[in-house]
Amino acid sequence: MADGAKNRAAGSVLARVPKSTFRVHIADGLRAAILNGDIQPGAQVIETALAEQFGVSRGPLREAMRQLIDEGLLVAVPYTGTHVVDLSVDDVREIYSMRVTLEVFAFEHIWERRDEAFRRGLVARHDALTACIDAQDDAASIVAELQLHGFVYEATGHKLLIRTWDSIRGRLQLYWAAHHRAHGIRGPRRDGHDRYVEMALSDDFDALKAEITDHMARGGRQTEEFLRGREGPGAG
Amino acid sequence: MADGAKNRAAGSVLARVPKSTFRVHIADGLRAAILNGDIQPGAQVIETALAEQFGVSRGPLREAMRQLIDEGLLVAVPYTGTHVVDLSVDDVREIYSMRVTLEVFAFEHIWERRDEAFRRGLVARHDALTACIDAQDDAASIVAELQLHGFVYEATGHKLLIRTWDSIRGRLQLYWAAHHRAHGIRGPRRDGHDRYVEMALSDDFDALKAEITDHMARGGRQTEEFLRGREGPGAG
DNA sequence: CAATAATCGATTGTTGACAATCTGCGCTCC
DNA sequence: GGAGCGCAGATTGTCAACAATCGATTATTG
Repeated sequence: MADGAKNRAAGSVLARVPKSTFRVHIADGLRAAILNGDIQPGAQVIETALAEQFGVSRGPLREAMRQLIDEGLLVAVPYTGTHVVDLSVDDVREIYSMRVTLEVFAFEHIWERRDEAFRRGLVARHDALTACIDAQDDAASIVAELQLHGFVYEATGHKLLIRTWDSIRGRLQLYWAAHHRAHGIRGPRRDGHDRYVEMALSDDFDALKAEITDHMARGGRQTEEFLRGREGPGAG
Repeated sequence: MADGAKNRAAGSVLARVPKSTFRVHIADGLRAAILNGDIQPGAQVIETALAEQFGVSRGPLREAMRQLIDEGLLVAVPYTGTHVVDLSVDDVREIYSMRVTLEVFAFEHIWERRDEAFRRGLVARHDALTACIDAQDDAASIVAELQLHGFVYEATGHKLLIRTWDSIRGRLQLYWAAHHRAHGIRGPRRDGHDRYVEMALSDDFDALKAEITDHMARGGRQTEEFLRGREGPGAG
């Protein structure tokens, strides 16, 4: 999306933000509410109720909901209702298998262009994640881990890849948040990312590839253990 | 103009699919108009004009346009206007590079499960494509080629992968259609797909991988030759 | 004549009301 | 007492009017 075309509002952070439209603001708020667990997976989302809560009419709210449907966070049935997606075991397995492919693809793109800025950026985000884990701040660690991986995608400059990652990230975050609420501790273990970053900065691409595959496999195993009990909510 | 909603209640019984809503119908029609070239890349798309043309109000039309924006066919600037995307050289290069990754991933998934139904389906679609090429029906060959590749994605049963392919397919078709209108002959050469299908049914995965990479590289070269002259429309 | 401010047309963003459809519940009828 | 029918409530789909914003054109001023 071309949002940086004209950037003249450099310093004016006044009450009025003319470029902003209700749709994006509401989409952000609703997305946050879902990912935060205020609206739990499977729960129904009613337009009229939300519209009143947000203080807008149904028009912009509908468009925001459409966007979240496209992001895979909501699912709607015409004339009937809209619900927060409840991911099944297969859904999460798909997410993790896709992540292996996308992330290896990302590193293929930047492998020869891993300059000092990239290395520093990656280490900085790894340090931030480690700090969150050590502080046992699960909510923050979710965001930190997404930012670590997101940094890799951004570094490629591959707009289509970044767009694809965006479409997956929401669902991944939805699952992590649910996992966190159910288990208390989520689970990005420190040593796992230590190895990941080490390989990402090494000169052995095959080793990194193996590490990514293993990294996702571990995440996938956690997933299945977690979701087994609830047995096929059948989202999508 | 406003009688669209009232006409549907009359007469015909069986033909009506109750689940259908204006949004999807309009999205289909508008998408077809864009991919068909009735609305050319770079052209502005005005809500009020289209709404009248489709015989609906701006509400459903807006939602259909939002969907096409998400599919990457339109790009909108708040309060200003919406235009058909005009792909740049980099955009198309990204599409082709992404296709290599996704399609290899797809074959990884189905490699051990290529049963007789898959083989027959693939050959059937290849025959259909070949027929279109021999008949020099470029428009049909575009659809046929998309169906050939789409069949592979569908065979995986990987919903997330299929969804990702869907998000790319529209832009790919947009480019192919523009290429076709400009060059007359588009370019899915027969021998290229012969090799592709042969490898897809073989037992040599690495050979298929190489063929896919080469297949896309050829498409990419055509692209650059075609788009070079127009120099950076800078869509996105 | 050049630079800046005011204005106007065009387009999208937003709203509240109305219509169509689905789902669940009670009712009749056998 | 069970099966089918019809009604009512709830929810989404659709519409036409109104408001906000942008881009360009024109008027103004030094």
